[in-house]
Order: sequence, then structure tokens, then C-alpha cells
Amino acid sequence: MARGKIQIKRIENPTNRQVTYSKRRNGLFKKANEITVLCDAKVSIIMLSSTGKLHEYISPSTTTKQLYDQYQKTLGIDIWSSHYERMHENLRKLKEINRNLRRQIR
Amino acid sequence: MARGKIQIKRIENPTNRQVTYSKRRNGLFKKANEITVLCDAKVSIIMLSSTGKLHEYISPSTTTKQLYDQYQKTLGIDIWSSHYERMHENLRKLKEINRNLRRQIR
DNA sequence: AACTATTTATAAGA
DNA sequence: TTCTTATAAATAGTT
Repeated sequence: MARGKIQIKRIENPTNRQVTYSKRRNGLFKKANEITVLCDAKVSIIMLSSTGKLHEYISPSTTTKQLYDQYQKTLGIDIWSSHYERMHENLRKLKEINRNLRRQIR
Repeated sequence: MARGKIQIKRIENPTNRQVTYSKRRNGLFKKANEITVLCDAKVSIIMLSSTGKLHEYISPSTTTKQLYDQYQKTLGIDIWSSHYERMHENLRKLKEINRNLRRQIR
């Protein structure tokens, strides 16, 4: 965009790609924050770089989970069910251990 | 940004807010697509407007669910371990109470 | 990490 | 909503 127009195609040089990723990620998150404030919106951004690093933006008024629960409710996709199932299973085991302990105490 | 600088604060007029939301959402999604192509990244954006409408951007190479499963796997490990540690601590306390009770019985 | 010439995004108006 | 355009903001290439 500056000092010369670029074509929107994959940057082959890994160093340049990383630098551009970092700069534009900052730009994207700044824009996300501005629309959050200006328009009273809620925004969740998750990014995975070509080197496998994960970055996230989330509007201050909410959480990533909240917004995805809303997304899930709207689109009917159960993204979090496996997480919930693991938590439930763990709670079940914990309660069983608690019962056994109380039995031991009596 | 144009025809006069604006302050980054909530736009009170609902019509103006809606117009700005629509324009800037387009801008944000365009930027998200550019960083996807230029940097070989994967991006998921979910937005909830102040009127309750949901909008989404997802890089062509993936799905929203895939990216959030990755997010959950990467960040969920920490959440899970702290939860595990809390349970572990609870168990330790229960065992200590148990020991004290046995001592009282003797 | 800073700089700056340019390109791009966009606020206000039509 | 879509187009225009003057101006603000982002950023590509460089240091």
C-alpha cells in the first residue's frame, strides 16, 4: 500500500511474510477495537499464522466463549460440546471420589 | 477518518451507527481476506451488531469450527490444567479433613 | 523498531 | 443503500 502498490497474493519470503503479518494483525485488531467502540458491537477475531501461532482479539464487553455460544446458538453448531462433556465427566468422577471419602470418614 | 477526524467513542445516532457499522465491517473483512492471502494465515471473525445481528468472516482454507477447535486445544490446556489443579487441591484438603476426623475418632 | 512516500479506508455529503 | 471525494489512517519499502 505504501512505497508502491502490492498484489494481494502470498508473500513468498518468510521474513517479509512474518513482518507483514505482524503489522497487519495490529492494524486489524485496532480496526476491530474501533468498530467495537464506535458502533457498540462485539467482535471476536482468532488468527492462526503460517508458523502456527495463535492470536486473538475480543471486545472488552464480552468473552470469546460468550460470542461463540451466541454464534453456535444462531447457527446451531455445537462447537463447545466436547469441552462441556469433558468437564461433566470430570465433575462426575470428583463427586464419586467425594462420596467415597465421606464413606471412609463415617 | 475522512472529511474530518472523528473521536473513537460510541456513535449515539442509531442510523449513523448502523451506516458506520456496515462500512467498517466491509473494511474489516477485506483486511482479513488480504492478510489471509498475503501471509498464508487463517482468520475467523464473528461480529454482533448493537441491533443483535451476527456476521462472520472465515478464511477460505478453513472453517470457523476448525479454527475454534484449534483455539480451544491451544488455550484450553491452560484452563484445563488450572481446573485440574483446583480439583487436586480440593482432594488434598478432603484427605486432610479425613485424617483429622480419624484422629478425633481414636 | 522508526520513518515516510504512497496507497487505502472512510466521514460526510449527495 | 450506493456513489463521490476530501481527508485521515494504514502500511510497503527502507533505514
